[in-house]
Amino acid sequence: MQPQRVRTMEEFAALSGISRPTLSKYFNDPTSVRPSTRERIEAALSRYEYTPNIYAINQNRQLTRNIGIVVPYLADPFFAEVARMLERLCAKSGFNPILLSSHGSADREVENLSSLRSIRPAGVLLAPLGRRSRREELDAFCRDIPTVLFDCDVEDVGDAFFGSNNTQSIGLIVEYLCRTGEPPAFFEMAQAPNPNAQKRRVAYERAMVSLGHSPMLLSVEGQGWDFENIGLQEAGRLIETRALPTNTLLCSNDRLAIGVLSAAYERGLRVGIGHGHALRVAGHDDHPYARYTCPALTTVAQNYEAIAGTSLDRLLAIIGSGARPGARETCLFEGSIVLRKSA
Amino acid sequence: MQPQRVRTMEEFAALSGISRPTLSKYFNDPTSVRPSTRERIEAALSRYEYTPNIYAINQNRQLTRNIGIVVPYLADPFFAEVARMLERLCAKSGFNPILLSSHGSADREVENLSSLRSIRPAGVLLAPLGRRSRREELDAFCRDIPTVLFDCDVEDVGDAFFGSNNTQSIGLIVEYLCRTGEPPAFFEMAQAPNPNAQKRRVAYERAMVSLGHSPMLLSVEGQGWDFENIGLQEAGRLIETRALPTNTLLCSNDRLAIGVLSAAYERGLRVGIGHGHALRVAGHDDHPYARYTCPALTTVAQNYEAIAGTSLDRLLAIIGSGARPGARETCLFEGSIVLRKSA
DNA sequence: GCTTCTTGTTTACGCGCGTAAAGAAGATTG
DNA sequence: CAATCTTCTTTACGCGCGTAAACAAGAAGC
Repeated sequence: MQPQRVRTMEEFAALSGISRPTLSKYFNDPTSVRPSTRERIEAALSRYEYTPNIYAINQNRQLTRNIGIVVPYLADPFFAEVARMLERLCAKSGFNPILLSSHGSADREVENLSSLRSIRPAGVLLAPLGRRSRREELDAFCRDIPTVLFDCDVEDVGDAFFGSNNTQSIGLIVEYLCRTGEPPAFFEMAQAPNPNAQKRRVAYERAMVSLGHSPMLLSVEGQGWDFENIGLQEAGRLIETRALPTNTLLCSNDRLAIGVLSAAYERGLRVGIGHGHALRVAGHDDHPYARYTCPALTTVAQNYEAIAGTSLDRLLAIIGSGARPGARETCLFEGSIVLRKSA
Repeated sequence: MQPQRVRTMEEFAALSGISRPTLSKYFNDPTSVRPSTRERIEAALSRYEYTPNIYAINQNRQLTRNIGIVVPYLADPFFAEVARMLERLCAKSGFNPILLSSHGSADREVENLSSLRSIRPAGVLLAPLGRRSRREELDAFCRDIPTVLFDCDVEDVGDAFFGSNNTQSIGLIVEYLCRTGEPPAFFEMAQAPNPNAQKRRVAYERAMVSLGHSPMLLSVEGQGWDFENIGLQEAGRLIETRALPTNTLLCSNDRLAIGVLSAAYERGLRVGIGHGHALRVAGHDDHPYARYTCPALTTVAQNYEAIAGTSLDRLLAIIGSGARPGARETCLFEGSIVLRKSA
């Protein structure tokens, strides 16, 4: 037997014998009423099925409990995982997460923010596209609505930024690769659409120089977010033209590495460490599939639990304080190396 | 210079010299006003920045323009792609897509529907978990709100269902495998959480029998959606104990196949066709990464453009008609074989 | 028992917009 | 040009809830 559905708070007040303003208080914050009345309300809620009309609530409330989550590319399993984590954390804090993907497009990113604006979110967690983002428009949005950036920074935009320390993480893997074999060449897209690509190149160059090697950049052509395919095509080309300057490749991210591994496999190049192996390949991000590549991919894991958790905590603090922070907070978390078979 | 922001329609009416009811008509449907007034409104819109308050709109409108999209697992690139396609199509039709993932949990699926209910969507596109779904609760939801199921059917739930013809698609690949080598064993999870697993097993058995072979089921243990890992562990076990009844494996889906390929690689088993290959592996779904496995995965592509497109079309038709259809429509689209290197 | 403080009730208004009805103004037809 | 139809304006009400103010009723302290 289903409980009877009640449509309005007025009606529920009559049925439960509690005044509507008290009910309103309860639904805003159950602890704001005396425990005895809270029990009465919850007893009534178990007899009748009632949920406040969300549109009426949000129309009148100065602040909604919506939190926007914008990621650059949801079809990328990395961002899918981060988004999932953020959704869960939001819900646990009593907020309503709204997940949007920019699908790699700056236009779409701006549209996402604009559609978020129309639902008046309490705050937004934004992983921007990066260099391709329309800085002006992001900034205009962040001035109006509390926004914490994560994964990729856009200078001076938003109230805070949390991401990975690419200098440290790339340094880590470069150091490992140099210590265990030939210094790595850096495989990347010349015009990468994804965040952090630039930073990783710089980090690579710096790490190589500091270890006394000269950087070897393999900046390949290719547009869009189809990284695996670009890795496959371009690495294939490099292998066939014998243009690889070394037997070790560090890829700007794991998705490129997946393509590179595929190209090597197709051409009979054994990837791995030690005897009988022609190539070492490493990546960055610890992509969910990195464990399943052939061979399993050596990479650097971002601490995205910390990034996601800290970003949300900071945003909730800003929302809770009711005021925008004076100073912009920035924190970079360290990556940790994940040694597998490919390098 | 940014256009001046206007908060209410009243205010915008005063500024633009158009009455509020006319503006209301315009925002509901720009073609419902005379072209000359439409021009005047749009001219004003370019001078002032105004978007109607979405909460006030939806509170009063009997029907919102929200369309819920619920997928079983968004971190699965297959569903991520389908969801992305649906989002785009929705937006193009002037609806507002709201994407939710059940994260593989039946509880979460019900929660998703419940939270959709609170935003009173015009309709919902639901890819259910399948056998694990709570049929009663899905049904109760579908009785209240126009809902089209896709990808996976739940008997008699919803107004329509569009999916793949597993019998046909599995038949296709079984026939191919039998024609070009040893008949395949079927690699699957004994307790698969994902949709269609059961149907594919039945389809496999039927196809094998009709070709005069006896089915060989490899139903492995494992819980949850971590398919690649289950494929990796269990296929590894089967290889090491020499328990494979044939040199050809058909996996229930590509994600399992990715794990199987990884297991084979780690044990030095050459996967592919022809001379010097010890194992053939095929999958199902044409997962976005199937192209990049080592070797590239032979699989069956679902026609999910058709599935997504038709599902939305049907839903919009139901919404447009204002009435629920008498009969439940069902259509299965055929898959097409994708020949690569693994089988 | 009283006073004081907390919590609940009653009453009332407003949020921004949908929408209905009646009449005025424009467009269209012959 | 008048007659008719279409579109717009004016006026008014309601949606379901947040919230404020004044007051009543419980709880707590002495």
